[in-house]
Amino acid sequence: MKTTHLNSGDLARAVGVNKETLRFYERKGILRKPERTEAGYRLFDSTDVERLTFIKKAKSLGFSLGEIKELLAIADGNITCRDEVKSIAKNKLKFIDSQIESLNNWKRTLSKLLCDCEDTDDKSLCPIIEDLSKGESNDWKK
Amino acid sequence: MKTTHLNSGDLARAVGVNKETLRFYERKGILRKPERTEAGYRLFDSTDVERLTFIKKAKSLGFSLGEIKELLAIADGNITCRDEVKSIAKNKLKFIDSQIESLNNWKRTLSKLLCDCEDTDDKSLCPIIEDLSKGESNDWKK
DNA sequence: TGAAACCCTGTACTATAGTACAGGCAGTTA
DNA sequence: TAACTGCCTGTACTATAGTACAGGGTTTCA
Repeated sequence: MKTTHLNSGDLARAVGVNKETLRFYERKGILRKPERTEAGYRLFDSTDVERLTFIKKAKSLGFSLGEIKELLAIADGNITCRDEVKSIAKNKLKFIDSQIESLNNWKRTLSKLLCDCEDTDDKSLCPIIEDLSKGESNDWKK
Repeated sequence: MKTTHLNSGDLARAVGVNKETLRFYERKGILRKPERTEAGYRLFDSTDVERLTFIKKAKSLGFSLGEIKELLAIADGNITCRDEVKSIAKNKLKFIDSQIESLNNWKRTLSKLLCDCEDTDDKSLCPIIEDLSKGESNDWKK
């Protein structure tokens, strides 16, 4: 299976991103500067598809473009510094854990509030609003 | 306990936000326009503390300022439309669920990749990078 | 009474992550 | 060969969520 060349439109369509986004990533140094035809058309290949796939996946995992750039730089690098990749991944894992925890808290809270809302007979008060307004920090009081 | 008046600095400190952020929220219509002293100083009170507390909590729950504004508008409204609040909350709950799910997927993936990374002897390849580059969509190929 | 600390305003700037558009070539097809 | 689609460039604009700053008035406290 020989390498098929793709232009911006092809690549964008293949991976499911906007063409402008490709240029944006190129400007940001996240996507390499592709070769060009004589007329100046960008020529991508399968490695770019991989790279964009990587970017999309990493983004959906919650990595920022900055982090993704770091990861890619390491992946591209001559440096065999997998430790850096691992450290980024480990940090992300920690972050993901804390995110999951706080989302679960929110979920519990919201679920409970929704139940309360169903149960309340008081037409004027919404338990959700009531609850969210309750502050823990009252230290502003004299 | 009588209502103590707070100026921007007090409120910002009490709730733990930047003073500029108060002005920003006021401009956005998320925080009401507070009363003023003769000299033009803003005068907040406990309801503003509650409101800001609400905003902070809702933000940490993943609500955008737009959604928060909606929620507050309903809470302020004469309308007893708890159904709207509920619908916003329900949607958010759905969103939170999907977030948790995808974060759990990421967690599994990252954890596994970290393990692979520890196990691999191959010094040149990083399993994390390798894995993220694997694309499902190969339909760009001829 | 005067310096320090605080508040006001408007405007501009930051970061992140793109998106849109005008004006101009290039390639394809009827 | 004209029309149409697609690509190129640079620049500007979008949304979200603030943050910073200049230039000026106000309060407080020693």
